[in-house]
Amino acid sequence: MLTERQLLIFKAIIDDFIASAQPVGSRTISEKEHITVSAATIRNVMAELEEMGYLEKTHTSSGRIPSEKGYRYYVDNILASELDLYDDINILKDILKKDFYELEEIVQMSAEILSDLTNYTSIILGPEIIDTKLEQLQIVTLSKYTAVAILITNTGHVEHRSFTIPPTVKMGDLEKTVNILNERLHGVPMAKLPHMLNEELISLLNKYIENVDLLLKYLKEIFFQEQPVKLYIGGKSNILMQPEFKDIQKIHSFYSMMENENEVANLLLQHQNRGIRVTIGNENTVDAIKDFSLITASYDVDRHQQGTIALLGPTRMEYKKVIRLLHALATEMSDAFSFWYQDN
Amino acid sequence: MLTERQLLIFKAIIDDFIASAQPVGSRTISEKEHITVSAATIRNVMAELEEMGYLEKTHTSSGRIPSEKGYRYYVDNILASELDLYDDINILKDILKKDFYELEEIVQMSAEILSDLTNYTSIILGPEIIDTKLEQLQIVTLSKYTAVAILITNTGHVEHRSFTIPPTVKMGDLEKTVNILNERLHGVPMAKLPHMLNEELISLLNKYIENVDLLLKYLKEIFFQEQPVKLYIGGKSNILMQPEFKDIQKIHSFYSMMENENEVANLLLQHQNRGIRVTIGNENTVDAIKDFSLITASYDVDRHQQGTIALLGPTRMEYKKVIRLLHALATEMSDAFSFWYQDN
DNA sequence: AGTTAGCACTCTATACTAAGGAGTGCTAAT
DNA sequence: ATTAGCACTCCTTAGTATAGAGTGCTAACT
Repeated sequence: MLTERQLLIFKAIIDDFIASAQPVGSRTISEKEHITVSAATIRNVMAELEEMGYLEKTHTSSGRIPSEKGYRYYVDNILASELDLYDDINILKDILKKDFYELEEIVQMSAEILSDLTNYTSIILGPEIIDTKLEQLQIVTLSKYTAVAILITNTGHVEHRSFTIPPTVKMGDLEKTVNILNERLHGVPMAKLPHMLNEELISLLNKYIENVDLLLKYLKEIFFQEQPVKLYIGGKSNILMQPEFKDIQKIHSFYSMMENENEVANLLLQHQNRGIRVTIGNENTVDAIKDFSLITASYDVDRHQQGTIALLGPTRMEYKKVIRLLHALATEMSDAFSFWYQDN
Repeated sequence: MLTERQLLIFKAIIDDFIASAQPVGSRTISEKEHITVSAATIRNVMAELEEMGYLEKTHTSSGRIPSEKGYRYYVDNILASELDLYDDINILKDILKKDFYELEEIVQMSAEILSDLTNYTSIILGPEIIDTKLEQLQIVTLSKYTAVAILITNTGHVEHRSFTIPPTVKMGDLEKTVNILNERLHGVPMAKLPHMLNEELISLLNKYIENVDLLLKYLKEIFFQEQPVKLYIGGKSNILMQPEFKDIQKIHSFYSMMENENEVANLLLQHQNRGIRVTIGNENTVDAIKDFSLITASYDVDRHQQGTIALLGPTRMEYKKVIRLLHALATEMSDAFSFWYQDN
């Protein structure tokens, strides 16, 4: 447990380093208005804090910088009590209030706002579609050889895919197939569709339609391939403005990672459904961001859908501001979405 | 006009510098197998080439590097005669042969292949939709309050948008509106839709439907907002592997530019419909890429649709390889698309 | 007994110098 | 016309000196 004075000085050091990115000396701290003790006293306190593992030196006679343990303590014990999460943040409210935007668009926009407001890199994982159901299936023919298949879910999500019509399939068969499928599959959870198609519907379709196999093969390829997770990233270049990232090697590995959507998505999925989480430096499992801190927050779409928003920045991060912001945004997003899904 | 020997040495210098990114000395060149003259002779030739503006020195006693004028000469006068554009490149063929991919997917994939094959950054501008027509308009209601509107064009492009149903609009009105619109607007060029809606159809719709204004307002907002240009970028982080880009400042301005889709799109649009174009260093109008070379090639979808593919790399670029590759890809893409649109 | 001033000490950052090497341009010999 | 030889230029690297920021410790002060 830290004494009052240790706490005061520790906070002053963290704040200064977050702002300046430079090791903080005893002199600097002693000159702050709310600090009354002398530099020598501060040096003693600093030595104590270092002993406890909350501070580090870059070399024997340098100023101090917070260690990862220090940030962890700061986030867990100091911030927690200071944060009033039910605060202002009106910009977000205004933006999310428009009512005819589509889910994806709100998410996209939020990512950009978030990175603009913080100068860190924002990542938003679109809601995982856990319990959506098929609303309607359509095939629109465009010419003798081409058609576009459209799938609509009860959440308003639309998937579409152009394809070439196999020459053995007759026009009428397309319509019949779609009619039968809609009749039987309306309201069926997306996850069950492949099974339904493969097992129960094949024989039924065969009764009415010739060459159903080829057509089904196409439909399956079209709809039931792995759905990519929707990922929105904002302000990737913001990290280049942080003075600690001037090593091309590190920048390269950061950008390489960010180009790999799966890896980024997995990073966030680890924190799905766990409120606000702060992961500092080496606590991150991915090498490319072991010099970064990652703050994640989950938002709800309805009981069954959840997404994650996150900010990625230096370990020297404005934790207080960022946590407040993420909390506010997650809340707003949950609110904005709840309307959409209130009676599905 | 260059003499035979000047040409031989100039080519050797270009090739060496493209490979090494280091100033090239007379010694290095004289040691190459196909060069028989001595280093001293090469020094004389180098002085001549520098006099003509094709080479530069980084300092008085350094080796030579090609100037931008040098690259320009190389591309215009040397490469042109050496390129056999109707070459191999089978990887592309295989990938583009699958027949049920959608246009956008082919484009996306091409961008990735391109950057992988070259280690430069690839940019592809999706085909500009110049002459597409409305195929079908649909509104699918999801609940009492929400619906999704879907627009399908004759090219297989699908736009969709969820919206909230204005409380004053009756369910039946939605259907009637869609029916009337489909009847009247099928086959109408997309560009004419706003005009048609505003002028000719308002009175017709008013006859049948109450509160048509509000509904139309929504539909217009949904469909006729500026269509974003589709842009696909691959291998952004590749530029970090080039030794000449180690200045954080430049990297930052590069990445900032790449995050601005409009700016990137404009860059490519300048070269729309102009075959293969090479823009070297300061020839680029955009400051952020004045240290880069940009190679663009246009591909055709049909008589009315055209897109652009491009590669962005250091002025020290493997021009020969890149030009061949872009040409081959543009040709393959044109071929792959022609089928889709053969009878629209 | 806690706090602070003073001071020796450490380490970094910066500027300066020296040596080595790659490469040029010129001259004279082939 | 070509090339060997050589003086000269400039970059790079390593080494050295200096100023400055900051620490830890000791002794004096409240």
